[in-house]
Amino acid sequence: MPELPEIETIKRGIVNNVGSKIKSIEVNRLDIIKRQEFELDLLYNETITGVGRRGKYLLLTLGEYFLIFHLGMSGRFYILDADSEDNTPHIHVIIYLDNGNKLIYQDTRRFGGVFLVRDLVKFFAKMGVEPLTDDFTADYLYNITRGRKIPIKSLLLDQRIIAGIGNIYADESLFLAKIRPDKKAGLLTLTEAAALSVAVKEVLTRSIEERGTTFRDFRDGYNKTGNYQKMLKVYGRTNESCLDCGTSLTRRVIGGRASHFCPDCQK
DNA sequence: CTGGATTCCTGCTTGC
DNA sequence: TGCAAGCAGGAATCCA
Repeated sequence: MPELPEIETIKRGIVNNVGSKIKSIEVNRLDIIKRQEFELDLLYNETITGVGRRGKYLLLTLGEYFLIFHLGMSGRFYILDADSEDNTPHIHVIIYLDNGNKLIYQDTRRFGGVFLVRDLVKFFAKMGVEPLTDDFTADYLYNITRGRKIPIKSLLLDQRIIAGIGNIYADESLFLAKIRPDKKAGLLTLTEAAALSVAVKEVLTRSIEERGTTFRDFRDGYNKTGNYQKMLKVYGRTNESCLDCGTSLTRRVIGGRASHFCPDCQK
């Protein structure tokens, strides 16, 4: 499940293609384009002026145009030599560059999509704060949780509030902050909100350092796995021992999502 | 407005 | 052994 650290890892892996021009774009499935504010042909011969990330979205900037990718839960985005053969199933978009590379967008389950955007501000208008910026503070988290009855985990996953956290990092952050995922958001104290905001930053930062988590599907820009799965303390460790206290870890569906936590450490 | 359920999709895992 | 059912989940959408 590509979340913020995985998209950031991909972004860093493809940044060396900035400055090259798009020769052509091959779209194998039209319905993978979820939004189209301009014709794809307009990008031919345009230069990639930047690569970026907002939440879980990967951005290619081409002057005034933006080519945006969301990887859903099984999507991949990687670089190959333009003339190399790639028979991977479910390749939906191939971007041929004038530097001899091609960029591949592949997504088995097609929960992701491609967005051809001109009005970037409007496109991201409803997106929440970036958790690794100074906008994401204890006060912000505390204030936004007031009066909310949903589980704190559901709130962490709400992209309109915080951008980029998915199921894995929500569970890991809550464990680090010693807060149960099913605790009502409105019941968090300021101290807990502070611990959680710090924990989110810590977990995401460490994962980026480890080039993301490969639970099953994730690959970086060079189709290599990440390493953070080795550091996971609760996610996917149902019935294994808590690394802090030894108690058997619990798995429970919260807000429709499989959730993992320590029933002793997390209050 | 809030919160919960539903839907999309494919492939791996589970159980009979 | 083989096959069908179960499960996974980001985010839009719908409904109460």
